[in-house]
Amino acid sequence: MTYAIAEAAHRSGLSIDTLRYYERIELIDPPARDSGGRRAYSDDDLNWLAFLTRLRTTGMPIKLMREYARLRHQGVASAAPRKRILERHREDVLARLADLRSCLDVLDYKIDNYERMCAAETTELREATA
Amino acid sequence: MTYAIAEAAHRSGLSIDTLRYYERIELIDPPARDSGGRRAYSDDDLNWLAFLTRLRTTGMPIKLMREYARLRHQGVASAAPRKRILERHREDVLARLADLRSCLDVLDYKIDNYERMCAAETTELREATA
DNA sequence: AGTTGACCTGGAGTGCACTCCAGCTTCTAC
DNA sequence: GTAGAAGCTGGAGTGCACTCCAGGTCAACT
Repeated sequence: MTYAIAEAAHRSGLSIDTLRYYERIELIDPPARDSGGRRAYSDDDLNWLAFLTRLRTTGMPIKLMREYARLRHQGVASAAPRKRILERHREDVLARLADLRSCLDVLDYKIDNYERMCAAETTELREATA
Repeated sequence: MTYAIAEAAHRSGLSIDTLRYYERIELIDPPARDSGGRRAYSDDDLNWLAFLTRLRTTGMPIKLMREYARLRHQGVASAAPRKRILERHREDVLARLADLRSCLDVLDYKIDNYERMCAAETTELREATA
């Protein structure tokens, strides 16, 4: 099964331009081409894209993704360094999760304050117009 | 208590340049100045900076922070719209937390795979050299 | 009085991750 | 056989959030 670029974009959640951009910067391998010279993405291509978008979602910079992609080409021999990249990245993600959660607490606290402020105001208003 | 810009930078975790930048774009009010025309940040200034950095950590774009800062100047009257901004942002943060967690699962899965790959390789090596 | 270091201003430059564009080709449908 | 949609290329442009710089001021120490 192969997919035209529009379909690949749709399935990966990336834009057509971004797919071509990722190819240019060697984040993905040039996909096969159909008889008319158009890109024909394979399921493997899409799987790799899906993984890349996860890395992106977790905030991995493109440079590091490229490094990872480069290692992938070396096959099994590069399993160890690839693992190291993912492990380090995992730590980053965990740290960010913790940060996010603690900021969320502050946000909740603030919202709660506004809640009370608005409630107080409403009460005042009711009393004033009573 | 007031703080020179270097101290304010240190305490807020922002760079000196970023502090001046935030002032230029009206994210923070111009702090007081000492006799020599140098910025003298107050505790209030630092508290506001601390909150801004939380918003930043949670990925709020500067534009929205500016909007929030603008509303703040209108005092109590703007409590409701400010609350709305924080509530919407809270939803964003929750969504990102969920995304991050699900991506983390994929990451864990991949790392686990590499774990097995490396273990298998080691075993092979041991067998080959035995 | 002179040197050093922190700070000042306005403006230019940077890095990242796309995003858009002009001008061209190729398939599909009528 | 022609119109329109989808895709192609190389290169330029965008938005965001800083970051850096030149050239100057000010205060404190020696």
